[in-house]
Amino acid sequence: MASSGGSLETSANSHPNFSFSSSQYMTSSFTDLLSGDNQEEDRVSVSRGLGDRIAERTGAGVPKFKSIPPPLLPISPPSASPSSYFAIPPGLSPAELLDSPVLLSSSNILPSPTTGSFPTNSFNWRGNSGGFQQGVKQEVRNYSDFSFQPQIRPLPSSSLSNFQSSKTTTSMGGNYQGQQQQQQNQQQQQQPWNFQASAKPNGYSDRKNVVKSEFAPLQSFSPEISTLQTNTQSNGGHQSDYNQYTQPTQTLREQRRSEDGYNWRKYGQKQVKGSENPRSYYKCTFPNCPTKKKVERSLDGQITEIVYKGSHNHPKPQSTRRSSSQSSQPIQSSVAPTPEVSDHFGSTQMESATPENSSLSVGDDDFDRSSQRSKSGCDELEEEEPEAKRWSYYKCTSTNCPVRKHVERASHDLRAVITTYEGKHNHDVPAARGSGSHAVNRSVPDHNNSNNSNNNYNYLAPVPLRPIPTSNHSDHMDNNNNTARNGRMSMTSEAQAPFTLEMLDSPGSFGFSGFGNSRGGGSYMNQQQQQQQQQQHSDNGFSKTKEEPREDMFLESFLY
DNA sequence: GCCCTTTGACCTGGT
DNA sequence: CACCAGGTCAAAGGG
Repeated sequence: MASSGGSLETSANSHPNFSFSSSQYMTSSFTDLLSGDNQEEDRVSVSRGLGDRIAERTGAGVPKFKSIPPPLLPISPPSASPSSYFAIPPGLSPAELLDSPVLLSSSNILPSPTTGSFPTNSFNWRGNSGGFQQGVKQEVRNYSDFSFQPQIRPLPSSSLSNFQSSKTTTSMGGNYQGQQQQQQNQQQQQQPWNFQASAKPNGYSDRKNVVKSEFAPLQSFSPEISTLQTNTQSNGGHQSDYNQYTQPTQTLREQRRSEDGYNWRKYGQKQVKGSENPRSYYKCTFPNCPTKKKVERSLDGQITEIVYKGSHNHPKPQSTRRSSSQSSQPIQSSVAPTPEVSDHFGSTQMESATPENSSLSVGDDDFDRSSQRSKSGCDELEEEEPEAKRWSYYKCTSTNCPVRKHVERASHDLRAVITTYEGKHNHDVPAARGSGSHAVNRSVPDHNNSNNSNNNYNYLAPVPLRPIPTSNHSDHMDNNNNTARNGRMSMTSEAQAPFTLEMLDSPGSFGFSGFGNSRGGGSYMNQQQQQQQQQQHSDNGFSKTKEEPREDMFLESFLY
């Protein structure tokens, strides 16, 4: 039975009795979140609460993860009952959660992958996100001002600057290995397994984890084109495949649509010079809709790049699937269901970048919105999805490990994050970077490690979600106090003591790898805090964390 | 018959 | 103007 769980990043303050020192455990990196961001794909009906979704996921023991972008996250400020979003199943103790892959560890401070929340996982959550972000050209453009960008990618080559440059190709495999190496060096404890990249180094290098920037500098908002770079997954698995996997009865037509909710007709295919991958041209089948997209696929059929041109002038077509019981399930998966997916560094990124109009498919469209945003800018963006949530998906990079996690973040409070795990790790937890010594000593900012996500497992983020615009962060900053209360909603099970996500953080990790060091060369958590947390942790197993200081520091780290 | 993919030919823009 | 490459058209074929 696969275990799944969801964690809601909440304010530790809310439940002093039961809060963990997240920082101690938090290890997810920005990169992870940022890059991870978005893939579209799954959508759950808006009306459904997160709790419902979680229940579904956890229910029956059958993993229902479908890497589709989750529906809007109705995370609301404290007013909303946290329990509705997250509840620990009876009989499941927090301690169990800690051992469970399900545990989420998002740290309070983590920015969501999609929005640029701050992942604190220091471990090896795979940052395909980096690739992903790069992949999402539009995203980048729209959020060029995103202050976290530098950390987005562990790999130097993948930095935004590269992203902006036209046709920048990054060998993620190589970089990744390098990154891993660093991580290993830093890891003081267990480090049993490596990234798949090592397993299939060549494959990666050959693949296009490339960022072909067709656009001008990030600052420019191209109204017409939104590009979504995609990394190829091993599975051959494309969303369609995944859909089939999850929904055998789905018709071909539905599958086609499933990619981004719109209907496309292929009108041409060309072999593009300079690339061995054929490029397919699609038009939106909706009458008079000018939207087109180019899809580049690798030889094995995996999508390597998607470029959208134009915007839909119509709502997303209604999908029968969505209306059905399956509607709550992800339509597309950024991550192939099979373990193989993890083998490829770049995850399959979802294609999607169409305006989101359908009330039914909320989740799917971080990209869609982003494309719209590209036209109108961030301001409209905010208006478009006031309640929007951002998702990013991650997949454990361990070969054959089916575990996936996705992070859902409330738009109103970037720190309010729900991390949901799907499946159970079939391997040991990789050694955490610097584990055992709590990130205290990293004097140099390690962006490369930023990919690591919570709980020490390495995850691949197939779908980069859009990073949070700086403006959001600003707001976030402004509302820092509020977020502490609101954003970090403590998740309370009706029957159980409330606890914060921080509790879920895996022990081996330490906080904020990557950006934590941005200032003063120290880890995000100061030593004192770490010690305190450590102490607390050792005493209780669950420690109460002083979050506010950390948050402040954390935020500051971005400001400077 | 509808809708889609395939695929070679054609068109267009840049050099 | 020729060449090249990307993009598009449209007939043919399949489910």
